[in-house]
Amino acid sequence: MEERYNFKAIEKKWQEIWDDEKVYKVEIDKNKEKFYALVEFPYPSGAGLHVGHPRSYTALDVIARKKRMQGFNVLYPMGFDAFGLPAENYAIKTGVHPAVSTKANIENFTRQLKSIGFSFDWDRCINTCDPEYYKWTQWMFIKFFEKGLAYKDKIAINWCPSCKVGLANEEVINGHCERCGAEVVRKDKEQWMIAITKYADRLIKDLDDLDFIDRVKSQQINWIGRSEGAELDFEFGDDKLTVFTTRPDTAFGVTYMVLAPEHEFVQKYMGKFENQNEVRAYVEETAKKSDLQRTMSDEKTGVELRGIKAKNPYNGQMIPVFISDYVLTGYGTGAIMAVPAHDQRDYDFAKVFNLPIVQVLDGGDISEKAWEEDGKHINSGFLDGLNKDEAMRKAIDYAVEHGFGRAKVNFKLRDWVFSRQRYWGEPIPMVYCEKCGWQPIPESELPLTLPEVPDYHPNDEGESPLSKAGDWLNTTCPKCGGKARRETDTMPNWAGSSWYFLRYCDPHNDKEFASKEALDYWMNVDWYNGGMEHTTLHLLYSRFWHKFLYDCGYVPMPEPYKKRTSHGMILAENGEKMSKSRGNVINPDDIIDAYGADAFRLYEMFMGPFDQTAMWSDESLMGVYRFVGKVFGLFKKVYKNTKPSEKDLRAMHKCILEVSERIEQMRFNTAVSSLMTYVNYLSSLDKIAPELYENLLKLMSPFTPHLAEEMWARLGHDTFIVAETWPKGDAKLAEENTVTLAVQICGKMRGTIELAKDASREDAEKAALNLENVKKQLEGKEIKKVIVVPNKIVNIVAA
RNA sequence: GCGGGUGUGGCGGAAUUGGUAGACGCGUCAGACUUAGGAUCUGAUUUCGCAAGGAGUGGGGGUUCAAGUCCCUUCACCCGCACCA
Repeated sequence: MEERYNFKAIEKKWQEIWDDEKVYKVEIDKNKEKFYALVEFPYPSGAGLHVGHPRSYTALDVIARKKRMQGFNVLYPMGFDAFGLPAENYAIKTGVHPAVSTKANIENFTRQLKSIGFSFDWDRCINTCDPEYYKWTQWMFIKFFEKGLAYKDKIAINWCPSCKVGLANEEVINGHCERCGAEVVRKDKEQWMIAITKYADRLIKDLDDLDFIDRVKSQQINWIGRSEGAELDFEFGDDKLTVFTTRPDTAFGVTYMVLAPEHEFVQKYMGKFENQNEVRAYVEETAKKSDLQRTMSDEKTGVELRGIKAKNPYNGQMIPVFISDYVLTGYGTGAIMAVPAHDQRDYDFAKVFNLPIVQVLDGGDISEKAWEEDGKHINSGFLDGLNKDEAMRKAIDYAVEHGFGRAKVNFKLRDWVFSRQRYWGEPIPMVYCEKCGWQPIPESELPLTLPEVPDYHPNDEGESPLSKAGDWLNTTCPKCGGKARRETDTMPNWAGSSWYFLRYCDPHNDKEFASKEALDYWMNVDWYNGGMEHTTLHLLYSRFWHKFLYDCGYVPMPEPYKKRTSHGMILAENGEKMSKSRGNVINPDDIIDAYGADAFRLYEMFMGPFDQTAMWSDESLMGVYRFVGKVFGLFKKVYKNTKPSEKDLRAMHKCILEVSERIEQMRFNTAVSSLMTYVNYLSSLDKIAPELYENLLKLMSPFTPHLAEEMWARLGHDTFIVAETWPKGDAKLAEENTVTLAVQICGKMRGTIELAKDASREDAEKAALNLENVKKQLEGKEIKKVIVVPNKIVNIVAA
C-alpha cells in the first residue's frame, strides 16, 4: 500500500515544532539587512477568519519567507484591531462584556492563523484594546491636543439615527451608514476633531516618492481633492462676501451669486431681506434634508435674497444674490460667484431663475449648454483676447493689486471627526473644567482605562454609554485642582490602527511607544499589503498620524510605508459577495480540514492575478491539492547517486529564475504554474537527482512550508528548510541550446524550424525556404523580402 | 460627470522590447490499472473542416513584413468619488 500524504499529521507536527523552537522570532541584528513586511491586522469578529484574510497574509508570508531565505532579517508581525462596534452590539444583545467576547475571538483567530502556518513572530502580537497598547494611543491624542491639532467643535456631523453615533465622511456610503445602512442625517454636535487638513498638501506631495500602486495614489489624491484658484471679495452690505473660484478668469461673466443656506450672512442680514419668510422657509427646508436628499435632486432650487445686491469688483456691476442648496457650506467659503455661461451647474440654475448668461470665453454654443473648455476671452475688459491660463494669472494679479483677492488652494478633505458615542473604544483622555476648559489628563494617569457601565446603550441624546459610568466621570482638573468631568466619547476605530506598525517594532516597551533604536532599525515598513477599501481611511489616517509624530520628533522618517500593494476581493463561486445572509461564506477551517493548509495557501495564490477580484472554486482547489500530492509522490523517485542531466538543470534553473522573479512581482499565480511545469518535468524522469528535488522544495517552501519542511527532513537534513538559502538561478544554464523558429509567409504560420541558438540569418533563411510546406506555398510566387529575427521568426514576404 | 480598472477557449487564466495566441490548472472525452475511489496514470481538448486550409483575443478603423500587445474610435462591465465652484 503506497503512502498517501497525511497533511493533517504533518502540518500539525511542523506547526508545533516551529512554535516551540520560535523559528520565526526576530530581534534587531545590525549585521543583517532588515525587511519589514506588513499586512493589515484583522478585527477579531465572532465569525472568525474569512477566506479573504489569508489572500493578503499568504502573499506577504510568501514574500517574507523568500526574503528570510535570501538572508534578510525579516519582521512579519500580526496583531488585532480589537476595538469595534460588533463586540459592543453583541454586548447589548447578550450582556457579555466586550472584553470577554473579544478575548475569545482573538483566541479563535490566533488558532486559525496558526493553522495556516504563517511565519508571524507571535511574540510581537499586539492588541489595540489592551490598556498597555491604548495607553500610547491616548498619549498620542494628548500630543495632538498639545500641538493644537485636536480641538472640540460644534459641527454638523453625519449622524446615524439607528446606531446613534456620529460618523466620519469616510464611513458614509451614498448617504447611508456604512454599518447598519440607515440613512444618515445631519446633526449639530460637539465633537473632537483632528486637523488632518493641515497636512493635506503634504499627503499629496509626498506620494511622489512612494512606491504605491497607482490606483491607491490616484484615489488618495482624488479624495484629498486639491484645487487651485483664488478667493475674491465681493461687496455685500457692510461686509465682504468672499468666494472661492477655480476660474477667476471668468469673473466678467458673473451674473449672480449664491450662498449656502447655512452661510452666516443669511442670518446676519435676515432683517434686510424683503422676502424674509421665503428665505427662512428655504433655510429650514434644507436643514431638514439629509445629505442624500440634497444631492439626489437634479433640479436646482433656491431663493433670491431680495433687497440686497453684491458688487462685482472687476466691473462694478451690481448682481443679485441667491441661496441654494447646491452650494455646500463645508467647501470653500460656502459662497460662489456664478458664471452660467461657463459652468453647467450655474447654467442650470440660471435657466430655472431666468438669469442672464454672459459668455466671456469664445467657443461652444451657450444656447445649448455651458462652455467649460478653453478659448479666447471676450466681453472681459483687460482679459480680452487671452486664453484661459494667461487670463487666470492676470485676473489674480489684478485682484491682488486692487486688494480684493488672492490666490488660494482648497481641499475637499475635511478634518477628522474623532469622537464616537460608543463604549468599546479608547477613552479620550480629556477632562472638562468650568474654569480651565478642556485639559488633558497627566501622563502619569495613562492609561485611562474603560470603566464598567450598567449597560452599553447610548442614551437618547446620543451620549456615549460612558455617561452612565457614575464616579468615573468625576475627577479633578489637572490644572487648577477644581472639579472636573471626564470626556465620555471614545475614539474611532481608526485610532489604534493609525500607529500599530510602530508598536510591532518594540511591542513590550512600557517606557515609550517604541524605542528610538527599534524604530531606527525596523522602520520604514518595506512592503505593506492591504485592501483598497482602506485607501481613504486607515491608509490616509495612518500616513497623517505618522507625519505628525515625525514633526514632533518621535519617528525618524516622514512616511511610514515605502511600498503599498493591494489584493483583489474573493467572491463566492457564483460571483456574489460572500456574506452570512447569503449563506455562501467559505470557512478556512473546513478547507484546511479537507485539503490541508498547504493546498489552501497554494490555492489562494493560484486562483488568479493577485490584484484582481477572484471567484472561489472548490474544483480548482482540487487541482492544487493534487499538485501537493504529486510533489510528495516524487520523493520515491529521488535517488542519492543520480546526477542531473543538462536538460534537468535547464528545467531547474528556468524554474528558479521564474519563481524568484514572479514572487517579487506578486504574480503568484504564474509562479505556481512555473512550479507545476517543473514538477511535470520531474514526473517524466525515471530517477530524480537530489539536487533537483531539493531546489524544488526550497522554491515551494514559501507557498507550502509544511510539505517542504517534511520532505526536506525525509531527505535526511536536520536543518529547517525555512532557514535554508534561497537558490540562485543561472540564466546561462537555463538557456536552451536549440531554438524553434516560426516560419511565416506573409505573416501566416507555415511551419517551424529547429536551429542552433544564435544561428545566422542566412542559415535560418535557408532552412525556412527548405521546408516542404514553404516550397509548396511559394509555388508560382515571387519572394519580395525575407525578414529574419534571430531565435524568433522567419517571415517570407511573397506575392 | 470625474478618477481608476477590466474585456482572450466550456471555466480560472498565460503570453519580455510588437515575433508560433491559449502556458498552468479546472472541466470534458477516450484509454489503462484495476475494480467501485471525488483515487492514480496515459492521451486528446479554441473553433469550422474528412483534409488541404480558413477564422479567431468586446466592435470598427489604422500603423507594420508581423498587432492580444502600438495609435484612433466605439461598446460593455467593475471599483472609488460625486452639485467640491
